Amino acid sequence: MTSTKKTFENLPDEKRERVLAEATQEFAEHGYHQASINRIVDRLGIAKGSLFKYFGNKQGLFEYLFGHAVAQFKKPLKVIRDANSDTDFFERMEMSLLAGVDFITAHPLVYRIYLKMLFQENFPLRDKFLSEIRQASAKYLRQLVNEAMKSGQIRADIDLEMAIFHLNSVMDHFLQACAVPSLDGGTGLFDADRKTIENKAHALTDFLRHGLGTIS
Amino acid sequence: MTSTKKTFENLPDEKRERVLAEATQEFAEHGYHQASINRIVDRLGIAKGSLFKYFGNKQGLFEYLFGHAVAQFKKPLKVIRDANSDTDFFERMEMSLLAGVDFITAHPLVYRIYLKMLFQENFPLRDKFLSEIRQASAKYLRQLVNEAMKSGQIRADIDLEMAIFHLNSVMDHFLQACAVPSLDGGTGLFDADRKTIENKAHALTDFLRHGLGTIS
Amino acid sequence: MTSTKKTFENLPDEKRERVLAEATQEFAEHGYHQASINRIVDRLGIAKGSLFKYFGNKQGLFEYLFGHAVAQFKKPLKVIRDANSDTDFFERMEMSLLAGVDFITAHPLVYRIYLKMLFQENFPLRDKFLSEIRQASAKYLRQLVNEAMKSGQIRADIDLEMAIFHLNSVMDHFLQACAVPSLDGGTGLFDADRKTIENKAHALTDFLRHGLGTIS
Amino acid sequence: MTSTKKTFENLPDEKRERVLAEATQEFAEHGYHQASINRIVDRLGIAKGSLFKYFGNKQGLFEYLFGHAVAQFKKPLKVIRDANSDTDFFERMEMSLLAGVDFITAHPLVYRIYLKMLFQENFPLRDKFLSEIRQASAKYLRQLVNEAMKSGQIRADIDLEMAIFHLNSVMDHFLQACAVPSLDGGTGLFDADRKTIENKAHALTDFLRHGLGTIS
DNA sequence: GATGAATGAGTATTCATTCAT
DNA sequence: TATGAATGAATACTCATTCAT
Repeated sequence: MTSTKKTFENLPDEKRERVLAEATQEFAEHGYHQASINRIVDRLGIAKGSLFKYFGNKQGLFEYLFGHAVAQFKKPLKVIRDANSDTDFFERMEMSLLAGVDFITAHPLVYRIYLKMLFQENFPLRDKFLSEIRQASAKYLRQLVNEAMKSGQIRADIDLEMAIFHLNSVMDHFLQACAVPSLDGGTGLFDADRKTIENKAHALTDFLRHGLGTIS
Repeated sequence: MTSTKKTFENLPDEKRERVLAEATQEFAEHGYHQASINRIVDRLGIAKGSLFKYFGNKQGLFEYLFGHAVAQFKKPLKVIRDANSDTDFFERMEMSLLAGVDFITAHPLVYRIYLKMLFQENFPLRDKFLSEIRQASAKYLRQLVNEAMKSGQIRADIDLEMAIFHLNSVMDHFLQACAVPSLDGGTGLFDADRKTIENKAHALTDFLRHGLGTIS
Repeated sequence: MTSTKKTFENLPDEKRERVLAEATQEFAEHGYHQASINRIVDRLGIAKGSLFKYFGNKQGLFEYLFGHAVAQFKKPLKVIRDANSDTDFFERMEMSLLAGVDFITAHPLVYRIYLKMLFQENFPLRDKFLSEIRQASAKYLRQLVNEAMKSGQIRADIDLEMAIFHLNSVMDHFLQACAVPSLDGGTGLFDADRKTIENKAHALTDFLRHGLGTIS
Repeated sequence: MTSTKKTFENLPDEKRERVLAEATQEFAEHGYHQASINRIVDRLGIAKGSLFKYFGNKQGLFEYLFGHAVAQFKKPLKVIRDANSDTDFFERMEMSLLAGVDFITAHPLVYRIYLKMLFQENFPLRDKFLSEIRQASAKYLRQLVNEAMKSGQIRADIDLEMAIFHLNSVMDHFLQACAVPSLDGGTGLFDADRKTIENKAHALTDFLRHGLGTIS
């Protein structure tokens, strides 16, 4: 009774990583349904049967692969959240933006998969993964905003939920503009170098500070 | 002259609409590539050849269908934009949000297709349609913000591009939250009644007024 | 009881000719089975039903069209054959070659159809048409060779059937080399101007004279 | 590595040959475009997917099949060409004719495919294969004629290119007459037994000897 | 544990032909 | 007489999955 993934995890590191890399590439390019197991094994040069031994089926492969990516995504959030809480809230927002940029720069393919998943309702495990990600993001933002309100860095008359909704919107769009050519809407974020992106992130944070902050 | 769309446009209204409705449904549910011409004609109870007579091919069908929807989407924007320009800017933003809500309420399937198209790079005609939509939106928002700045309704120190980026982000997320269950992130917008949505739109507009407006 | 082609023959000349021209083009380009009635009517801008009214079905159209062409092909043969019989045999061969060249220059599409038909066993009416053509050719050549032998222009020791076979082979190849690029085998006959072709025809005839003739 | 032909070549001999035989039959009967993969797999009793696994696509199947045949065709040419060069030229022509007859007797279906390809311009790989075949033939004939001229077996006043064109014409027609019923034009070569064909080949060679040879 | 041959329902698209208007 | 909408079987090709070796 060899449980599905056991065989895969016993593989030599190098092979294991090649398999995941190739599969991630395929899902990033084609989404779930258009991704082709045939193409994956052809490029890998391994037998089709092997992949099915490792992961049971297409969905098993995707779940393994994307689950790992989500786990990796959550780590940096925690770091910033746990940083000294009297750091300036808007600086932390800026750090968050850049942490997001770092993630999608390091894992552009994973981010592409995530974006496809957003509105592709029949992506398998979509609900599970999306709610996991959103929960992490919301929990993170809520804590930040909370602390900032307590320490008087955000105007008291601001509605908490609205602020979170707002920040979420802005962060999402910022990252999408960095990653998807047709979505940067003239902001010039796509394909920009790190320095340019840092400047934009700073400008955006400043803008938020004016809108939400207590400084006049 | 058996040229593609002519045949379709000669059809009795009722049939023409059934065809479009069924096809829109299919694309909304499955996106472009997973949409199945077979399923469409089966549900319609017409011959496969007929559909190809009407639209030439799958892409022709999609183009016809989505092109019409985009045209319909642009109309209300123009109306609001051309409204008396000394109407309060934030009121107009609120109207815009609600116009958007009206559109996605009237054409939820089209909006689902649009959302899928956003990150599905190989959606055919994606670039054409997206740029058309974005152009219409940006032109619209830019004019509104411009007028609001001139008439002193928006703080003079606000960066124009940032403001547009911002408003765009917020409007998009608001509409998405209205339309996609897993994206409303606790705002309770999905499946809410019109009244609730109006309240939320009002609250959001108020929030924007505090951030961007000149009133203190 | 409107017999098939009656309707067609009542059409105005111009239209009738356009129909035949367009159909000939299609058959020449694609052979019989790959020829598409759809494409023909689309290019003509007439209703599909009309074509079927005129000719009953695809085969009827082809039969009508190619039958006419064959009739036209036979005419010049007769002229040369009936020319004064004491004309030099080899000169008459040369005239025949050039008459053939004239025909395929005037009706290149018909010749292309004929060539396709040669080895496409399931070309409809193939046997009927081919035997008609071959019979005309053979009858023609046999008479020429016969007269030439009687008048002592061809060596007496030549076998009649062999000579006919021979001349047929050579004439066929010559015309094919004029009409089909990849078959001219370096002779440069394809796309050559009339003058060049006349020279080649003359050279070939001379060659035949040496092989078959009585002059030393 | 699931790369196309590998799978096929690993098949048991018997099956491999059945597949090729059935496919060759189909192409011989219907040409390329009218040949049906469906029919082939139905007759073979194998899954459609299998055939595509073996050859990638229809063209791949055809290329494999016809490419092999062309290779086999070239072999006997070489043997005769390399035979002792002071063998009588006209005897070698006779041997060539019979070698050709042997080939089309052994591979009648391949020869039928070849004939169809001749005038079917959109036969895939037509140019590649035809030029390969023509090159082999021309090279072969040129060498033979050359040697025959040097050793004085052919009259010196004969034009080399004309002679080759001539011999090519005659050989082609001879083989066609052996293989295609409607093309034997009363020579009775089609379906004749080997003995009859040998006699005809001998007669034809004799005829050529009279036309081209130096003996009186 | 790995292989890779086999499967067959699935895909979009084309076609000649019919027939009510 | 002309039209052109409807048909449905045909086409080449892809796919995730199974299983004997």
